[in-house]
Amino acid sequence: MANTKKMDYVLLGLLDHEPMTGYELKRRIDTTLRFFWSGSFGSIYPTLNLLEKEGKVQKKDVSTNGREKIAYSITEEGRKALKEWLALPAEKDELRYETLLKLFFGNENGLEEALCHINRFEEKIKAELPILRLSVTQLSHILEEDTHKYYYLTALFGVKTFETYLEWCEEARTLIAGWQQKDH
Amino acid sequence: MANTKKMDYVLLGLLDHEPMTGYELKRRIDTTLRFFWSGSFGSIYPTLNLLEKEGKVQKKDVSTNGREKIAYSITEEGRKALKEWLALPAEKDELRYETLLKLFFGNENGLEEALCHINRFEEKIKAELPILRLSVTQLSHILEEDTHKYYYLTALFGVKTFETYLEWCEEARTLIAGWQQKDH
DNA sequence: TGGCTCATGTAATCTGTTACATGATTCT
DNA sequence: AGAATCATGTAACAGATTACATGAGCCA
Repeated sequence: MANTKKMDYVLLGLLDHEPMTGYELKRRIDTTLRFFWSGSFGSIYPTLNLLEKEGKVQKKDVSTNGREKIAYSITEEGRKALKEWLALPAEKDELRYETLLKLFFGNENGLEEALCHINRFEEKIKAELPILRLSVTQLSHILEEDTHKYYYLTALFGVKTFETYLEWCEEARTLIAGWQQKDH
Repeated sequence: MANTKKMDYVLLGLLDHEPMTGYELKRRIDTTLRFFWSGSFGSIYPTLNLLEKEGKVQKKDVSTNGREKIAYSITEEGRKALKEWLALPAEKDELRYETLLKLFFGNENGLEEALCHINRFEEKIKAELPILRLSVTQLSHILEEDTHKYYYLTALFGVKTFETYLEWCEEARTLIAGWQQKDH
């Protein structure tokens, strides 16, 4: 994608909270940002090295025994860059739902198959929702801490949209059942 | 993105409904699939030529006067490929919301700015919702036509999630207002 | 001892966007 | 006459994933 790169800011944003290794950053992305962002090692590590060259993060070797480990922390310059980007309006919010694509063209294979796609989608959402709900609950108790307010708002977004997805699954199933009955 | 290419199937799916030119396909993507998919000319035209080489679509020159115009129609082979792909489970449903990213890291710049991001997001959604609502209403009257059932299900998804986005905007604003008062 | 997790990184490859190039028609 | 839209396409480039390469520590 020849789109403006956002990995820089994802990493700076996470490091703004606390210093971390690339491996920990990856895990953070896969857990906390999971429902609205993603990223692979193949883009995390090179970006970290780039940010270091630009003076936006600082490396620190924290290897334990023989195990290589590099902790990164944000610099003043990095914080400045992050602040500037945050102040800019979001360029693009993007949904790329393959499930919807398959459903949209579903006529080719019929209602039964559409139902399968909906059920699979529902299962995925149902698997993720408890984790999201838990973080909303946990965060709601510690909102005095300023950063938690922002985490809470995003987690709330996740819970609400995921709950709507499930409602839609129900509704879609009911509609399909009705249509199937009519076809005798 | 080194992700499995889906443009092939997007085009095949659209052409399965009726023959179209590349230009019309682009417009169709930008209107009907708008809220869950996107694509540029730079990927549409090359993909069409590739699909033709693979025998999945057929070209037909339908130039009017001096204006070049190439209509594409799906072939049996193309339909077969589409069917097969449709039967496969969706690999990846992806949300990439820059707004949420900026909100998540929002502590760096404060509540006032978070509010701006939420308001801008709300405006975008409010601008799109009427079109989505209209297509749900229109489709609901012509559900006898089989293809419309599938369009209806996806449009319904769009309306429901977009409405939830707006609810979240309201809620987020209320929460922020409360927090701002406390900070007096 | 074998497998999983921790840990860092590179290279090949893919997909997609942006910007450019070109030209006709239609609307005002 | 000029602007917007219709219409097709290419080339440069960007951003990301996947698979590979390497190796240590920990647990059963």
